[in-house]
Amino acid sequence: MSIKEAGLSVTKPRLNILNFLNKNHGPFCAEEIHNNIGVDQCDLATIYRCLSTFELKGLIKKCYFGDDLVRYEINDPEKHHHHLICKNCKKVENVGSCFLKGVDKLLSDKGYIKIEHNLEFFGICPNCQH
Amino acid sequence: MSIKEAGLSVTKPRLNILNFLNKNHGPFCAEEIHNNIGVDQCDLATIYRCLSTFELKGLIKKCYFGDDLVRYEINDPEKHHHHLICKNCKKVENVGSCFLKGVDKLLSDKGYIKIEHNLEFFGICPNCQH
DNA sequence: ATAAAAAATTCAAGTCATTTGCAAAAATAT
DNA sequence: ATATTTTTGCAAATGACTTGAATTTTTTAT
Repeated sequence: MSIKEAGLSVTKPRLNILNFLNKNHGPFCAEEIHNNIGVDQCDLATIYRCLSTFELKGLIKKCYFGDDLVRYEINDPEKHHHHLICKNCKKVENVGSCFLKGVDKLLSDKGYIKIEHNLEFFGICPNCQH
Repeated sequence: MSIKEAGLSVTKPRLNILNFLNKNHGPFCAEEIHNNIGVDQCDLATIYRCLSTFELKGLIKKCYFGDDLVRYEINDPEKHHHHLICKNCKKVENVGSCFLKGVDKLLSDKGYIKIEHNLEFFGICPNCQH
């Protein structure tokens, strides 16, 4: 989906941000995006505002890696995947959804050790469906 | 594991916190714990410090629900489970690990709708294993 | 195109969960 | 008990993120 298709005004900061996310792998936090597109290109507050707006429109999605940073990546439902993050160097690898048959085996095959995962489900419970 | 077994000094705030977590279901954030054991019982900073220490010692574990709060619950490896959080009322239900065969079905059987999950893996990658 | 209207950006100040420095108090070791 | 170590309380700091309001840019209407 493009910025215009999302019903948003097309601005330089927005083009820069989407462009950066489209070309680079791994979810990024606001500051990383800011640094990468150039801190002189726009204010950090603009990055935050653009990211919220993009997420609201479904252009990008949030990722939580268990630290105090919110990260974002392009939202492509066709390419659903999970993440494998090194606890040490924070490197991010994508993991396909085939993991359901033997999660830890798959990951240890990749050479990782001390594998953990964080899995939380979200939904609307019966009481809240009106 | 007890506070003493973890090699820590036994103090009132620590006993209060562990006691609260042992008796109540659902991960709790620092402020919830503080309110529940009584704000006059100790400083909020003490709660934060105790929780970090407990986690380091493996007495409790962190949970991330995708907001900006860190929650904790007793770490009992025998009772490994995941969480199902209502997006609306934030109610937390435990989900056993049987979910691997048909995640969404299981959850919709419980009457939930708009089910999503957040799954991230953590490990030490080959490069970081020395 | 051009002007008016709408939306986005900037900058500064404000939040809010969490952290930290340091002196005082409590717990543990001797 | 007394010394040593650890923990706590309080206040101040941090750091990611948000927000208010004036200005600039983009869009819409002419």
